[in-house]
Amino acid sequence: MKIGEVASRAGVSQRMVRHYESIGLIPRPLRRDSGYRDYSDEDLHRLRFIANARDLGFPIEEIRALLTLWSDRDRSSADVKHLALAHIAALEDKMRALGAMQKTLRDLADSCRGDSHANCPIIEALAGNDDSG
Amino acid sequence: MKIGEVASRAGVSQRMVRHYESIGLIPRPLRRDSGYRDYSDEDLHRLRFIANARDLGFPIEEIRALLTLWSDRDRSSADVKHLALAHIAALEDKMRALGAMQKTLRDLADSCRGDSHANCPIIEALAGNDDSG
DNA sequence: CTTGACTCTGACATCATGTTAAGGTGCAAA
DNA sequence: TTTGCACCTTAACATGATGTCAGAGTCAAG
Repeated sequence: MKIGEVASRAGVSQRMVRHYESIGLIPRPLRRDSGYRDYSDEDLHRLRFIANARDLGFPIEEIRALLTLWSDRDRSSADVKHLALAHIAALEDKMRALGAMQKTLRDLADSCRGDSHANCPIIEALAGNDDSG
Repeated sequence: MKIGEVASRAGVSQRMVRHYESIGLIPRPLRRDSGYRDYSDEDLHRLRFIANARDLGFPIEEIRALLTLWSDRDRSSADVKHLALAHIAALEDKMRALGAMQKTLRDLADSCRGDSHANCPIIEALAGNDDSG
């Protein structure tokens, strides 16, 4: 199948199919006489795997590792779980960071009247005019 | 003061000081005969404002808007609060997305024994072998 | 044959930041 | 004075994942 079909069936853009090829995440497909890429069902399966991992937020290099584990019959489930747990921890770190930002800003917003007057604790906090205490 | 001092005092890298200048977030500073940039206390204050906003996760264009509001005596606190609330909502959207990923992956990891055997629900889910039901 | 949908490559843009290279400046010690 | 080090300059390339655009070639249907 051509790139448009494999891309839509895998749920990724044609741009990303070519990109994954360029960074070696998927093998270079056969080419027709026209030069068009020609994909197999196995290529499609591999792209879907990548799309699923990407949807779970795995970065490219971890997806590369997961693909290796996928095709490695000798790997243990512990190897996979280890990668997954590390990614869960990374997700939690990001959530904590965002949560801290959100809480700080929420507190500032709560203390701002948000009316027609100019006085605004949010701007003052950003400017470093520490009003605490 | 020179760029090294203003940068360390504002808590940003020299690289970012030059970058903020190049995108018009801070004014072009005076230059010494040597060509060195020469910053005022006001420049430092502005950089600190930017650093604070950045620490709260505001993207550059929102920081640009906040800087405008900061120097606008006629703006209402409602204008500032509106921007802050929009950013809080954006942060919450990101947290929700990360939380969904984390939950999915957590469930998969919980169902994976993580031992020396090859069988692994995590890899199977990524490969699209739907085990639900 | 024309038209339109598809494909090709290559390049530029995003966002915030780091790094590196090659060179100029300035100050202090030898 | 010369040497040396810390600092500054610009410019360019890199990240990660993706979009978009331009200019050209392919193909199938009308």
